[in-house]
Amino acid sequence: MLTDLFLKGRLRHDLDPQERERIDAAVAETVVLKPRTTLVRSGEWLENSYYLVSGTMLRHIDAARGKRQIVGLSVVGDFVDLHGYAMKRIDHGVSSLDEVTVARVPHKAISELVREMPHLARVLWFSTLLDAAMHREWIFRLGRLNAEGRIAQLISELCARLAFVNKFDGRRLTVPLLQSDYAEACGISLVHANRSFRQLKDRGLLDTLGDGYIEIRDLPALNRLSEFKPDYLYGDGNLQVSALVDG
Amino acid sequence: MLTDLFLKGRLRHDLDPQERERIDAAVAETVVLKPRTTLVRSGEWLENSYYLVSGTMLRHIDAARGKRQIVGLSVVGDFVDLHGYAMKRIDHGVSSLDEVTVARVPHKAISELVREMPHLARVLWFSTLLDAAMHREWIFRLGRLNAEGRIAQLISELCARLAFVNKFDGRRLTVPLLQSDYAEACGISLVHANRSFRQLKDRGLLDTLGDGYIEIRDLPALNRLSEFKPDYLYGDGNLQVSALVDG
DNA sequence: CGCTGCATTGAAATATCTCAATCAATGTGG
DNA sequence: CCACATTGATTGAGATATTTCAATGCAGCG
Repeated sequence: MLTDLFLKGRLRHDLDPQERERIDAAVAETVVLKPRTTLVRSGEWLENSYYLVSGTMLRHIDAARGKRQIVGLSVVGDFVDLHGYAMKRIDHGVSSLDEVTVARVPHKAISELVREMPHLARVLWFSTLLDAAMHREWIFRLGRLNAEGRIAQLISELCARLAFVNKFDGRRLTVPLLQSDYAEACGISLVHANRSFRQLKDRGLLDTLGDGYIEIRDLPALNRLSEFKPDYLYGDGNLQVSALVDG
Repeated sequence: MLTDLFLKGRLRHDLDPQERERIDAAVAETVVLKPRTTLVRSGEWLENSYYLVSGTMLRHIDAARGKRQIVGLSVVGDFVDLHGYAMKRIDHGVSSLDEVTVARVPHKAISELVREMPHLARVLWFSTLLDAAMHREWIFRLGRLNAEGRIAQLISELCARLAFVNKFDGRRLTVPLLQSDYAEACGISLVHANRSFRQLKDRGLLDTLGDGYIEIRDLPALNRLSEFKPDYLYGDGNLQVSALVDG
């Protein structure tokens, strides 16, 4: 089913079968994007939102003089631009990292879903709140950690999120983020990112395998170094959407 | 009316009179907090959310060794911890900056509101999406601007948001953010914040008046320096909640 | 007067950036 | 198979930005 992983990284329990069917039915088509392809451009008026069926996407703010800041990652199961449904315009671009498959869901269809299924409406709201919480982690990372810690935290977050959708085996990070991507996500230069990776390697926390792949050698140490708490945001079960249902 | 400015900085049109009445009725009590007082602590289980009737509040992540990162500001009219309604726990603390008045709204009451008034539910969702968009601006600021630019952008954002709730006269910023607050929000040291303020003064962009008050001398230049676009996020009218209603 | 909180300054230590190369792996055309 | 271009990773060295530590200034206030 297309929606097997729908919001899986964001809910702490499964959706109702009827809800899943409705969501599946709301998909107008699926689209395959080549790596490094832009799906949504900043400022565009939107009539669809896209659900990520496979692959990884980057969300980024582009600025003057080629400067680019990555503001978030989307993994399998995420609705990559759901906020575009409510905002109609989006303040940043969304691009594929590797080859991705996305499911197009027209806003009209979402409107029907949320009108007819209040519980699902809340689930969708909830999933956008998780984005905001992750953004706050990023703000913390950029404001308070040095280059090494920032990279460590990004890796920690990725491991936690991928583990949640069963895409992490505990060793190899299957997300081909290049060092230049880490640099753009962590607010540091490419050269400095490279040197920070060297430090992390020298400490025995990870190995780089080339082409953006990484082997994790000591995840707890990475979490510690980056003050990352894989706690209630990234799924130890405390955070239940059900809380929201009876709230 | 307590809700005169309810979400005013976040909506681009007024609420329906009936909606306002319901919101007003949902307020259990109002509470006055002294400056620098914590309203909500990170990790607490919540049964209420608070609407900010007057004053300014800080949202912050506290970390090891006294490190603190301010992750957002709340101004009059904002629902400071609405996401706590859906998440039940909050990933950061919320504290008053100056003396503030907040209106306590029990989550039970919010549940009724959103059940009975779907339009209002969407408005509330929308307002949390604006938080996320502002967070992304902060990520950009911390990742891509130097100390001077970061301070300039924070000031630019404040001016735009305060102007939107008619709390900015174009000259004096009435928010008593200390230089140490700017430092904690911009991810720089206090000393460096001070030096950056000196540069901004020397360029003729602003004056400091002591105790956290600032006189704006050249807002367009501040916007330019910080690549701040007071565009659709901060209220040029393009961003309509109405888009969300008929969507 | 002597606090206390905030702003300011100097000087040395670090972190990070920029520029400019080099290297290794891979793919492509002849 | 070789020559060459391309992409991503790596390194060195000097320039800049930022932090840290330690003082000082300055105002309000009991």
